[in-house]
Amino acid sequence: MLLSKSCVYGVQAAIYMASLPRNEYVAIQEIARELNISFHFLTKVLQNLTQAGLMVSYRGPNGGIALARPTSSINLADIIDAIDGSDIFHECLFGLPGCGIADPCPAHENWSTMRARLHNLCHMLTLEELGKRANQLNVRLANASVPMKPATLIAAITNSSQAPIEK
Amino acid sequence: MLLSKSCVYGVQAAIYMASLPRNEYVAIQEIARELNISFHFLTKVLQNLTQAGLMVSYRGPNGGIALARPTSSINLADIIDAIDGSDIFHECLFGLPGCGIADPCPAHENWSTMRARLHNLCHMLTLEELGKRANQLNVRLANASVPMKPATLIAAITNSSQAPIEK
DNA sequence: CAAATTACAGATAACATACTCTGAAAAATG
DNA sequence: CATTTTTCAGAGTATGTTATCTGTAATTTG
Ligand code: SF4
Ligand code: SF4
Repeated sequence: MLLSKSCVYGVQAAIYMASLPRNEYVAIQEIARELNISFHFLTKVLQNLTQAGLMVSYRGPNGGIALARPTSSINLADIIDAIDGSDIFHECLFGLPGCGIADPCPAHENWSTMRARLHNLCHMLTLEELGKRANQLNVRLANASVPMKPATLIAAITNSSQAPIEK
Repeated sequence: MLLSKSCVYGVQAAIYMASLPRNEYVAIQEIARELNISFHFLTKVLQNLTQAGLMVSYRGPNGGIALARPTSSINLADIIDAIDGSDIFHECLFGLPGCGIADPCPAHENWSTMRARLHNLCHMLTLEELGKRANQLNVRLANASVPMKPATLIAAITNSSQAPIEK
């Protein structure tokens, strides 16, 4: 698979958060439940994102994690970078170290354009856009057994008692 | 990584064989040495290719493996299919089971075109083309410590005592 | 037929990834 | 200040991939 499982979880969680009407602290427990991901494992994954400065966390009741920047300024590549590293965008089909035009493999020409296209795509896809799409009908975010955001979302909207968003 | 290590080895070996002037039995030992791959491991990998009908093998002295079809009728996708399976071409960025337009994830539109492009590319790249390119100057096939085909190739050209190519 | 050379088969070990569990530390709430 | 809720930190487990090793079957050569 192109992305590691950890990375997929991180991306799904990020899109889930971006799909919410407002940027507020969400408990990892809720995300894990909603996306059908192991809670403890997701915790570890998301720590990468907070350490990378993409998210901020807040402990205690009503705490959780929130996006550190507006959804329009976080893209797919940012998240992949933080979890899997940027190797995917630079390494080659054959995984040879020290690739380059000076010493190319037989597939270099084709692959390098492919790779660049992928990098472009992941840079273009912002959380804003992905979050919007996730809110559309018949769009699913994960292999969830439960349909996307039932009462949870409404609760989040009406619930005004939130921890301060600025660290 | 997109391809497993096994798959990379298989592709490298196939290109190496395609780069030879004639389609003749080559000892796996030679390929492993030339491409800097563990012999026993490469053996296992190449068994996938013979079982898939892409290569034929012959035991005993002067035996080895050879391409089962002309280089022009074997492409990258064939080899990837035989070793890693065709999942890469059909599975998605998020690895969700049962993907489709009816129940898409937020990245479907972008990713499905990306994926199709990749599949196309791997279908277009025949061993004939890849072998040709491998023979060009400054092109390398693997992370080899030894420069590509020194005396080995000349020996293969001049050596006329070969096992019968038809099984 | 004996010896050498090769692919084939299967067991085992080393390593990485994916996942689980336990116990802390921080913050709110009453 | 005790209790609850949350993230944080790290050990431990399970599973799969990668690599190694040992032996066997097929084939040629002399
Ligand atoms: S030459 Fe290009 S395609 Fe080949 S391994 Fe290097 S970067 Fe990748
Ligand atoms: S909807 Fe498309 S991109 Fe998303 S998981 Fe399915 S096939 Fe992949």
